[in-house]
Amino acid sequence: METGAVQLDRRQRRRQETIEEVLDVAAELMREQGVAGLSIGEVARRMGIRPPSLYVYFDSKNALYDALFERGANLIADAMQTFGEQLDDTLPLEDSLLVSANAFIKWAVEHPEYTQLLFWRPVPGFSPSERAYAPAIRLVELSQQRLALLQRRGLLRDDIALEDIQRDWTVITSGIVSQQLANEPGQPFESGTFTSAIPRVVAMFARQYASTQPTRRARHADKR
Amino acid sequence: METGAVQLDRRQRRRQETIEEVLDVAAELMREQGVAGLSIGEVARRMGIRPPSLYVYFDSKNALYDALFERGANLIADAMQTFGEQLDDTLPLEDSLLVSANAFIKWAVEHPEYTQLLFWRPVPGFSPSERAYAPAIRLVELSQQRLALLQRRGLLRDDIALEDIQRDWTVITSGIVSQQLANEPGQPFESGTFTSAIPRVVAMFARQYASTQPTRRARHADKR
DNA sequence: GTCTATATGACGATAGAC
DNA sequence: GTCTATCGTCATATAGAC
Repeated sequence: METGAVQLDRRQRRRQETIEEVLDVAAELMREQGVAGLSIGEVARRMGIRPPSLYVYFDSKNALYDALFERGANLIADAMQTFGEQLDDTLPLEDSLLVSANAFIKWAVEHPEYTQLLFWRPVPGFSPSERAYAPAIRLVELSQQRLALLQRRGLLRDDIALEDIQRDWTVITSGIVSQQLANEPGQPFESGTFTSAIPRVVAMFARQYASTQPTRRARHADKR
Repeated sequence: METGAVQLDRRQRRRQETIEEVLDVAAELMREQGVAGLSIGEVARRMGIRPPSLYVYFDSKNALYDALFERGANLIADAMQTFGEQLDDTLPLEDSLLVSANAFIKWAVEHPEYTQLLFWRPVPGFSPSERAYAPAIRLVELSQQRLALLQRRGLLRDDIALEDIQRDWTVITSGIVSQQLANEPGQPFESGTFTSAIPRVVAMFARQYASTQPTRRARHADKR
């Protein structure tokens, strides 16, 4: 019994390691060839095995895309969560928005293989499963919570629905990402034409949605 | 001689008609299956011919993508040029920007097959040729000319480089398009979650880049 | 349980007959 | 200009060795 359980653990661990290696190689391939350029045969070739062996770990190519989608969503959600926890909660509005935008866009531009899979629709016939989509929802909620906090601190206007503010924030950040990746692929975050526009665009957003109310210290919420 | 020339004309016209039919069917396929779902075999099947016959008109699948890129860029550039010529040149800044944004985004959302090919990078290994790219440059210049006109009319700030203003304008419009197409594909322009944000986002842009100088002649609005 | 060997059918592409 | 025949590669499926 004991031995059986240990062997099962070992086997499962070994299996999980192989799965991670497949995902590593697949992500590398998507980075080199573009998301739609992923090929089961090439993954197997680089791993030194035969293509059919991959079907032990993934039922289909779309199942592999699904696992990559889930992994990418978890990676960026984790990155943004860690970033949020380290964030100085006393920063003024524009500074706070600027560091958030920089963190998200930098990750997105430096991981184009996941960004394209997560935020564009490059693979015909592939839709993420509910399971794979869950961490993507977590990412949206994280962004919402950060904006809600700014609203509670009295820095963001509260006469406009948080939902609308978040939508505009998403439009701006994803607009920079998509322009940068489509027009200057491979260009580093620090020197991109569109990533360089982040401060200007964030200033525009901050100016529009900054609270016009004088900020009282430790303000909770009071409508005019 | 005369007969030869006439026959050549007729042959060339016939050839051009076939090419247009191939492009029509290919665009239809990209709309149904996604840009990367285009298949030479399926195009031939729908045209009632054999796949190798298509190679008379296009050297490769990427040559077909190239012709589709050129066609799409010409379609949207023509649409925006016609729109610009009909535009009322006395409109105030925000109105002028709003109708421009609506025209561009409406076209983009209603032609996702061309938009994806033109503004994303969904096809591994495909880059548009110089010839195919030329009308895309014309589109950028059109947008630049419209913003320059607004600047000359004294409506847009002239203390910021036109280039930077245009970059931010591109980020905003393409951000709406990419979010709308990626998150709600198939949703009509009129009822999209992100297309509905156009007035708010354009207002944000107009507020940031409106000239602070009082306009001398035929002034429409005055600040605070 | 995990792999190899092998097969199927679709794809893009080419050569050559008519 | 269109066809048939054919090639190599792809995703995918199954049979069976260890």
